Amino acid sequence: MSETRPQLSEARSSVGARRSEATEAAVLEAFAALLAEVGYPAITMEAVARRARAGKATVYRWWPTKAHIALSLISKAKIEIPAPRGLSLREDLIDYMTRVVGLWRGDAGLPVGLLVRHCYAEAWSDPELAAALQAERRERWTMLNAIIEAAVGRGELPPGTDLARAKDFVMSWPFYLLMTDRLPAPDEIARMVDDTLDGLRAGSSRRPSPGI
Amino acid sequence: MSETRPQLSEARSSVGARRSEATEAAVLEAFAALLAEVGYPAITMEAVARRARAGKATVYRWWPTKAHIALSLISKAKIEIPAPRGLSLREDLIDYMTRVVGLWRGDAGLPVGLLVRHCYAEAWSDPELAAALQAERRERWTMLNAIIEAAVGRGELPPGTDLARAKDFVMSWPFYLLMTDRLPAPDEIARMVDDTLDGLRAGSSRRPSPGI
Amino acid sequence: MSETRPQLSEARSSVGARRSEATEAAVLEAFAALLAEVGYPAITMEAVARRARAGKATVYRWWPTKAHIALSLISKAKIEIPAPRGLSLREDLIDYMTRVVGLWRGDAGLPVGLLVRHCYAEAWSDPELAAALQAERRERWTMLNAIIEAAVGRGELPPGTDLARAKDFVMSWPFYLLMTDRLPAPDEIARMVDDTLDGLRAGSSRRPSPGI
Amino acid sequence: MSETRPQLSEARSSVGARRSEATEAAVLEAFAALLAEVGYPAITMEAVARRARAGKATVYRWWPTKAHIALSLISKAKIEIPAPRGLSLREDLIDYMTRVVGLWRGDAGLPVGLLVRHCYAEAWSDPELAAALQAERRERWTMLNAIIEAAVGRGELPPGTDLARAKDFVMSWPFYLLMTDRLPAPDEIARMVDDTLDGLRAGSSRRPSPGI
DNA sequence: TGCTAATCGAGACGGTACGTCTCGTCTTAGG
DNA sequence: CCTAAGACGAGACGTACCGTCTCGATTAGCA
Repeated sequence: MSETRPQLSEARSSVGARRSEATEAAVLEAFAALLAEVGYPAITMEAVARRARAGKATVYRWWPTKAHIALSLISKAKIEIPAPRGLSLREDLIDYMTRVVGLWRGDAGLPVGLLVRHCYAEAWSDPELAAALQAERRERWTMLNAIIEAAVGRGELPPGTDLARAKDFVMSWPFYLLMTDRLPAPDEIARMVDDTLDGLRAGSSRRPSPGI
Repeated sequence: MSETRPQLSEARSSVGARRSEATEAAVLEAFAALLAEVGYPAITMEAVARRARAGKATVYRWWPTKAHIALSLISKAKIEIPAPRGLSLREDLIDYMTRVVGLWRGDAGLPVGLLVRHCYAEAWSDPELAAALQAERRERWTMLNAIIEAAVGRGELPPGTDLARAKDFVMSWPFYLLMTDRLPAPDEIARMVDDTLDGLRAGSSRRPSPGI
Repeated sequence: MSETRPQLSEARSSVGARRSEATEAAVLEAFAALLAEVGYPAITMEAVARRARAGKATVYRWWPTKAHIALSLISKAKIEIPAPRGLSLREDLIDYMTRVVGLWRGDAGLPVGLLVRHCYAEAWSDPELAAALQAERRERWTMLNAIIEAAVGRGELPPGTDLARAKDFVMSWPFYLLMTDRLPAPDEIARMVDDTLDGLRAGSSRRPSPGI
Repeated sequence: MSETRPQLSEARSSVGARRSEATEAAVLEAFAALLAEVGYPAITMEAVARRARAGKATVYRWWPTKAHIALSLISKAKIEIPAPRGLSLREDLIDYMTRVVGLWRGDAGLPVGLLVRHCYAEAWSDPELAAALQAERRERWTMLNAIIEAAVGRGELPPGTDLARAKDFVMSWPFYLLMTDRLPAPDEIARMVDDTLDGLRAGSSRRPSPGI
């Protein structure tokens, strides 16, 4: 993960050449391009290095695994999700989900959902990757936290609301839809949020789900 | 001269040897053994064939991909889940979830959840595999259908309950927990079901979730 | 070799179906066709059986090796070389060499020289094949024997001429040209024979050769 | 972003690792060992790589075919044949043939004749290999050239002797004996040369041969 | 006419080599 | 010291062929 790699602009005591930022960018770019062209499973470190005109040893030095390159891309993509506007719970959630689902679908030019799906699979047997994903989730939930706490503050949710449960509840459905390849289109986001809110507030079985 | 040989283009009647069931069993066994020993990503078709004492061509003849072998194992494991006992919705769901989660955890000797997780990841780029997984889900939901319809019949759920939404709702949380590596222990199943039921019936935010 | 295979018209004590001559012909035909299409090294027993619409077991039953099929073809081709006309030594040899070189070049529809070359190579490590080739040489030399003995009878060669050496001498050059891919065209045969005759007459009655 | 990185299409100056001479030697050694143990046809690229503890890709990088490895061995063996001593034609030829036949028989530790036989067979369908063999012949004939020209200079052969024909003539017999598995023993070399000389002297200055 | 072998086609099987590819490491030379 | 290039040992990939083995269907002499 990028957290464990030396800071790019950090003061260094050792002599010698510095890490090439141009190379790092070229590698990420090459990975994204290959992702679009051949799909995640067909991406190889070899091809990434070739495409980026980088030496294989250079790639391996900074990213031990292709999942780590994927995580670098996910991290880079994440920071482009702006904070919620603080409106009603429903509107904040629609805003938030629209952005998250859009990010997953690839609206930012990168199908982040695809990367997430593969990273979750590989994380099963790679504890370091699993920890990175948990951190990623925690970060995402920080923003959800703000949304839900604001809703509690506005009285839209009862004061004793369990934040952890609420966040799980809100995310479990989109995540399930992501994994089963049924991510909602932009005009279906509101319905997905409403379904979620039903359950979150005092849920019922009133409206139909997207179905399988 | 071959023109003088009889019936060259006639419909053939001879058939050749049949598929060996012993070999099929050996391959599935070998896959399960390797899964336990080296983990899913490290399994290779080569090693499966070697371990099963089967020819590589034989393995490829019947399973084009290691994910397909995993699916064969999942299917074989599925049929060991018995039908619900038809008690209350809560108890039926606890029964059902206990078995599903147990199956996923590997109580049947095979960590089916692990296989499911990897199959979902690979299905992203393999439509045939995706279809097989959808069929698998549909089959699992058949049993959920019975449970929910029985609950509607008993008046535990309103008559107009949308079955598809209810099933999605019930499965999304366990699935999410599976993917995020937080499958509940046997004594936590009841709580997970209660959380689900809250949302399913007219849910509120009464009880805390397992948390991250 | 065909000599080791059961005689087709031999008296049989057991009952049952007989060897299919149509199949034998189809196999030889398929081999010849593949020889022309893909070249000797690329011929496989599998392809021969497929092409002949014969079962692999049937092919293996009668020809243990593809070199044995080649030998069957060589033997079939050989019998079409007629006996010499008994003219002068020079003319008999030109006649004979024209036919042999023509046979090798493929004038009979089958590039026998190509088969011979490969059989000689494989015979290095297959004693049975080597014996068959020696028999094939001996048969060819029987005809040469007649030519040379007639020449001795007509006084064209001295009475004490060593037949074995003479035959070796006559065949070594065309064979060398075959192996080095320089088989003479029809109008160059006479010159080749003349070159041979110079040496044959000069050294003919001197010393016995190593023999066959 | 890669556009901003310097000198992408410029002529490269860095070079990468060089070919490993140790590996080349190990491969040739492994091939020779396998030749002695299992025979030429049973040698596989796989086994050569395994035996040489080399990667298969490394072997294929430098030798596209096992015949090419054989040629490397032949070439390495060739350079150990010393120049003729310039005595009489007969003695020079006996010297030369003794060495050539000895080389073929394997006196240098490697049965070169066996390799030659198989290379000639495979060269039928591999033009590149055929060219390499022709080059090998031409090199061998350079030495024969010297022997024959010296004989012409000493008056042992007529001044107009056709060198190409003479060389063909001298080599055709030993070659034939090699191919028919009757390579002469050391004490039979003189007789073989004498037989050859009979023809060589009689027909020497008559007509040009087909040439190499 | 029915029985009994032998032979046939087809093709699945356990093996194994093919030639290619990627892995992750190491070497080389330039900056 | 970092970099691009690329050779290296290792070994999996998916295909093809090896030679053996069932499978039924077919064929022909013997009962």
